[in-house]
Amino acid sequence: MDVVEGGSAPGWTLKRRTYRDQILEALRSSIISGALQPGARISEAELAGRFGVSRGPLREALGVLIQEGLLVSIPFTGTHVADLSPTEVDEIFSLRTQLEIFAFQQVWDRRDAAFAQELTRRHEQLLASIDSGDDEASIQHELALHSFVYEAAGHSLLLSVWNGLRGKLQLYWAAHHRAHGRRGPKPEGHLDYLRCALGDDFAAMEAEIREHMLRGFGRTQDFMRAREATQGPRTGRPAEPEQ
Amino acid sequence: MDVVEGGSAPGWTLKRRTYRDQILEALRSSIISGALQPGARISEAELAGRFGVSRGPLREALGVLIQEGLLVSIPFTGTHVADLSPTEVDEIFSLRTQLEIFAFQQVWDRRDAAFAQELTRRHEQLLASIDSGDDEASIQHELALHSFVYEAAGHSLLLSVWNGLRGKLQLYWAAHHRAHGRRGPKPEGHLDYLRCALGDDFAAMEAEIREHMLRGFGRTQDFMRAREATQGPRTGRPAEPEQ
DNA sequence: GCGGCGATCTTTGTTGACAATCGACCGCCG
DNA sequence: CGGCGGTCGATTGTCAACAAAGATCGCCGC
Repeated sequence: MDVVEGGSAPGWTLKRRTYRDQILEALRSSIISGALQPGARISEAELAGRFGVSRGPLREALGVLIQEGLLVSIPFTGTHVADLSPTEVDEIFSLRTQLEIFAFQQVWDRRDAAFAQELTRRHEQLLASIDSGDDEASIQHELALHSFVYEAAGHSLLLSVWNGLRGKLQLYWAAHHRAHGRRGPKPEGHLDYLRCALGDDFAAMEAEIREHMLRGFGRTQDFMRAREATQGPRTGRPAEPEQ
Repeated sequence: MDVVEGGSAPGWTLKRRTYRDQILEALRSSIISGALQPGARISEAELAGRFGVSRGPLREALGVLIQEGLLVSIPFTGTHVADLSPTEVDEIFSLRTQLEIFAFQQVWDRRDAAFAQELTRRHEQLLASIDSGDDEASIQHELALHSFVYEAAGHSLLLSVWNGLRGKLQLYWAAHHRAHGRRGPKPEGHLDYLRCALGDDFAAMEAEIREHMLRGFGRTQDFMRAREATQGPRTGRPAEPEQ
């Protein structure tokens, strides 16, 4: 029942072995990786059987995912993996823009050598994974790059809001990635971001964030419209169950 | 397991009678009203007995509260009502400033007669409850006033983040109110807020929000420092159980 | 053929008991 | 008298079964 938030300092968390946490991790990863596609039905009984546990811990894990917005539950009818609407993706990007600007605002005057080093390191990791063609890893590393400013801002509330968004963002990217197939971030996509983040012009950083999000949002918009055209207009009901 | 988010439009939610939701409501209200003070221990077994239900539904309600940050759980040791640190209150105010500006930004060009009318209505309600000396209601109505812009922004993600903050904000106000005793918001505190919100100068609105939060934060700072001096420096451990 | 109606079946909500884990207390030994 | 180990108690984690609620679907009357 505790929320441990993986160690942020040197990751010293030993390991949590409660079923709930293991299930939570497994489910989250399944959803993000696309093994459980948006709209897929979730049956408590079936999943419990598959994991070899009772419905108790499983239920609690589902509860967390529901509260995070990765699952949607309609009482006595069924639980399914959340399906992002264009509106929702729009909201994620616009809110994220504000939050990320705020994060930079918080950390701006406190940036030091360690900040620059870590940001650069994450950027290099991103480049490396793009180079090696591992799209899954690229997405993770892009997220890690952006996450850094939230971690460095020293604002735990902001960080927890970001972590909430992060899940949905991954959900969207997973769908995007699956649909367009093998199309991770571009290598040059974060050069300006890194340059501004290490520079001395806050206004430029702010402008870069807005642009960066707009670029991401542009791809999004195209993708969502295309999907809508393919699958027919959404009426608010979840996609038909797969599997 | 569903998250119903009390109806935001005309409050038209029928009634949810699952134990979990009733318990959730009862606990949240107890915490906010101060019946359960920060640091107070929460025993699953005892509470279950008091409510006359088993630990199952109670546990799920606690889980939600924990994820919301109103409760803190240390596995195998105990669960207690969260105790806000000065840092945390600072974070709430600073984040809230950003969010509220963003909310106005979203709604600014879409404000219409209905917007003005509802905002005015909530302000009058606030004035009325201040006049009648009901501090509990004053706090609720102040929150309702500020909530309106989040509801009107038409940004569901923003609204859900705000709702997350709202709980902690109430927790803080409850402590503040209990300590200073009978000292609700001042009648003139929101005149400028209302005027700017209905005016045509967005920059003025932004400035007003920043100022408004700073005023709130000032009172906070004083209060927290005073409490710290009274109760001795905090070492990170929860306050001793009251009850 | 069609609409209302009831049985059935799936899914969630709830329960009481049992097991694992950890902190605190107490007696023992050096 | 102080440190140490074991035991006890409290608390959370887990389980399997039962109950309730709603949806689905076939049936009957019209």
